Amino acid sequence: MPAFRPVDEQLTYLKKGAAEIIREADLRAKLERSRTAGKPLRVKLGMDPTAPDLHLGHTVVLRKLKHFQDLGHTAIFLIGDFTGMIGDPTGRSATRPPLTREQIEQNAATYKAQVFKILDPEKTVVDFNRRWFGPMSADEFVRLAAKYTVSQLLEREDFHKRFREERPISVHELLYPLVQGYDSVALAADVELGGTDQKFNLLVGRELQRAYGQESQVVLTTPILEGLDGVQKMSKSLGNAIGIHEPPGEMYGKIMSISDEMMWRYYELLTDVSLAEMEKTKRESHPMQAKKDLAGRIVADFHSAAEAEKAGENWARQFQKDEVPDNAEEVFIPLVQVGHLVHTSGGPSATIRVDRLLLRCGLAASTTEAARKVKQGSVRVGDHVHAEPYVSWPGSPPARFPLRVGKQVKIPVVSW
RNA sequence: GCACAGGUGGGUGAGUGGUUAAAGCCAACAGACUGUAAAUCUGUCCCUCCUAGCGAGGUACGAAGGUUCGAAUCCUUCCCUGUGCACCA
Repeated sequence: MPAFRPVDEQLTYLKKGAAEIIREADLRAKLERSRTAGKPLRVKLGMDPTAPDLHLGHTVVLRKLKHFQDLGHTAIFLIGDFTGMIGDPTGRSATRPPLTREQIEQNAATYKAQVFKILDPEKTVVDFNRRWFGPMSADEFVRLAAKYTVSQLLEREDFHKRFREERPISVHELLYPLVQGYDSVALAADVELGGTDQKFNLLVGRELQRAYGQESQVVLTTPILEGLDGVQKMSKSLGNAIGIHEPPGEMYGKIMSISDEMMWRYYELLTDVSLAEMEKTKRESHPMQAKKDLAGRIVADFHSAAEAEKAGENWARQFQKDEVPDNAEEVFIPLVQVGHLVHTSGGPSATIRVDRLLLRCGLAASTTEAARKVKQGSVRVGDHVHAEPYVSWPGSPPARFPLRVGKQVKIPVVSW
């Protein structure tokens, strides 16, 4: 039987990075009861297997689930394999095309792997809502639908708006919140987590539990994380996301590029550092050191402490000392693609076009853009700014040297 | 279905026959400054080629045709978006 920490302590830990708790008094009561009975709370987090790749924004709520897990409660990760076929209408002004069975199964598999970078796989209960919706009979489903009214559903902003504007709302979309809410009934959830955009659906769970004679779950919402620009929500399609599969160096560098202001937001939502510790860091550390620590922590979470340290060293070498990091990517290119061989009195010498080289190394999107960068003097070959269109390599093949545009470094290896 | 208003480069949005690859703003990229960043200032921001130049060529203003020496700008058809009306007996 696990020994639970004092309720106030638990609450402090859980409240960090939470947007809203409905209702906090209920949560306290549940925690107290669980502690005296020695019985963990059942904490549910549901995710639709829609996007196969998670980014740090998705991990905010996962981390909150982990916090419950840290405190000895039961973390239930629910994969909405049934709900995925409906398509969550949240934030959508138009009907979302439902996923196929195959897509859902594929995504569900990758989800599990990614989610366990944060959650403890030993202690996490993974469930699928097809388990209860699959065998559910039609009349049972109709009885579920009878527990809620159309006008209750239409209170939801996006439905309301679409209804008012006479745009289509398919009946199955209307059903979505009911289905999600019923999951809480089926799991007898004590607490359900979700982003602030999920608030409506989460609240439906409370109502349905009551309708089915259960005690209502506590709803805990987490904020939507801003992306690298610090303004818009983190999203892959906006190009401001940090994916949890990104290599350590990329991840570290992206975190270092956020503003000092955003850094504290990331501390709050992406680490387990307590608010008290954060305040101390804020007062006592140089912002840059604090940001390095943040980047190190996050990289360590998704890779390892050793890789985090290495990423930190390479980052410092590349961005602070302006040196070539030892993990700079090598790009192998045959000479015919970027230049040609010239015969001089001193022997053969390779003449390489810098613009083509930049393009092939991924340092420019087109040769035109590459040529502009050369003219602007932002291209460095070795340690020197190189503003000529060609670079010659008098030595023997392969031609190998660091090529830089701004802070980016690649090592082309041209052979013939 | 009818009527009106629109569809311009990553976004917004000027331009209504001729120095227009197309203003301004935002984003993005690079340079300076710095503590990685932010802020600020400067430059760049369709593609291809080379002799690398205020160079040459090619694409581009929803799509396809047409008028004209010349069109993003005028005409025709089509597609799409918004608004109003009608339909929904």
